[in-house]
Amino acid sequence: MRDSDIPAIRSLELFREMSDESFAELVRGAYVQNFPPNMELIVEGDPCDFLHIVVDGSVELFANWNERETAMTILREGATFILAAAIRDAPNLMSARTLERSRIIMVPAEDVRAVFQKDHDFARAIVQELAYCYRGVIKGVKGLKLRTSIERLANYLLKLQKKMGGGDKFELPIEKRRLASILGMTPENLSRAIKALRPYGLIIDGQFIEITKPDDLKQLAKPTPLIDDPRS
Amino acid sequence: MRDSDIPAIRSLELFREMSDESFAELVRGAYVQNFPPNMELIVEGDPCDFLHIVVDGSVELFANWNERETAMTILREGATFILAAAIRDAPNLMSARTLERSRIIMVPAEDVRAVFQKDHDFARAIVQELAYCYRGVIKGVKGLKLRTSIERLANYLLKLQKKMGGGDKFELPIEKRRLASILGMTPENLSRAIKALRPYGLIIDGQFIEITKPDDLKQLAKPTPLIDDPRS
DNA sequence: GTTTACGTTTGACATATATCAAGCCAGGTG
DNA sequence: CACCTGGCTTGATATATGTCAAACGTAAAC
Repeated sequence: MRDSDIPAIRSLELFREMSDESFAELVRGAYVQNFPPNMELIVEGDPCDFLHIVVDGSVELFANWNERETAMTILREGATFILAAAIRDAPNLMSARTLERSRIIMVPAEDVRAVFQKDHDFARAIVQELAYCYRGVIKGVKGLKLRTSIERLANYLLKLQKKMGGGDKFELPIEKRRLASILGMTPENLSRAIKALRPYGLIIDGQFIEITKPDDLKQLAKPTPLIDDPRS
Repeated sequence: MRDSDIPAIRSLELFREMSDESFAELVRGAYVQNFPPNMELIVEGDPCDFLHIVVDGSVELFANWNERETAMTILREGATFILAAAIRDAPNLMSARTLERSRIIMVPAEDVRAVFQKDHDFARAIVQELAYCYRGVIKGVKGLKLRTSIERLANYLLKLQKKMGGGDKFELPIEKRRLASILGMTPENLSRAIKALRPYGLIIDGQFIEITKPDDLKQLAKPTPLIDDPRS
């Protein structure tokens, strides 16, 4: 692993509080790899050998059943996966693939478990991270079960707008077919949902998004921190 | 709290490994209460003041948005909620109500956080519990996004059959309208889904369930440990 | 520059699921 | 025992969402 990668990892919430000694132990066995786009990093059902950290690029977590596939989430710089499986030494519940050229750190799950047993600050950081992830998934389920696909789209866009700085105009960071899958619909339906939001001041041309009537869109989306605030 | 309640709690995975001292500290501030059926214990959005433990009875976790409501899960003896909110000192994402007369232990969230900081065995147990819960929710999302409501019902019944000992005949432990909500459908639709499974050897009369052609049902349900095995 | 591949959009249609209204049934209550 | 309540079921209908096929556009590949 490049020395230049180390400070970035060390500054992640998960590794910030742990002792230098424990951190060194994790880094020792870890390695970094550059992957091309569309590379399968993990297959669901396989044992979890590594904790992965996205240094650069983006990774899609997805799942299959009975010839069907769905995207679970998309991860970017600083995100870790798959922590829960690594900790429990359990099979992966999701597969992972790169979406673009990505730089990934892989820490042997065994090392993670060993350091987790020894370093109590690390254990505490893992608790915070897991609780955070858990709450994220719960919010996702609430969105899926309580909202229609148009409402999910509207809320996704408002969330994205905030993340992108809050301006009227911003760009969609992922392909529409993946967004559709994340939101639990087909690409065709996403197209129609976008059209359905035109009266609410939504203009989408390719990857370019403009929200001309944010209040109207919000009135339809009814965002709530209990579903839509990633922090909290 | 009754002394007779203590051994049962102590034997839960979450509290089994911690020091006597830490356990005593948790128990000191905790109290037990008996609640009538249909009592709201927690309202979503409220700050999380207590970690709850179900000693006896059953509790439904549910969520609301925009006049709609959905059941998230149903908890029984030995289950804890809401751990993630207590640990992060964050607002509850779900509401909770008793379904029957229930006995609940309430541990002040502050005490949980304090002991969690001090007792490393407790922190480790919390990690295991959170990772377990996280994986449970992920399985739920996979079911929701990858399966039709009939498939979800079929898998629920097979899982229930296993839990009830594996015989052809067993009883539904919850009301159908709640099951419908858990599975993400309306009560009317659950009725129709049950009828749709008759050709697969499913007989349901009131709370009584009989599976006469388990192989046929399994062929439709296609259960997989990566969605349907609560352990793993 | 042309070609090709692939994601997107559109329309027509099929299916899944929700809604509404009515009737049914069982369990609890007077 | 009869009554009532609330959950369950059923049928008719509406809506949401998925499927299939074709056309379109754009960006990478030759």
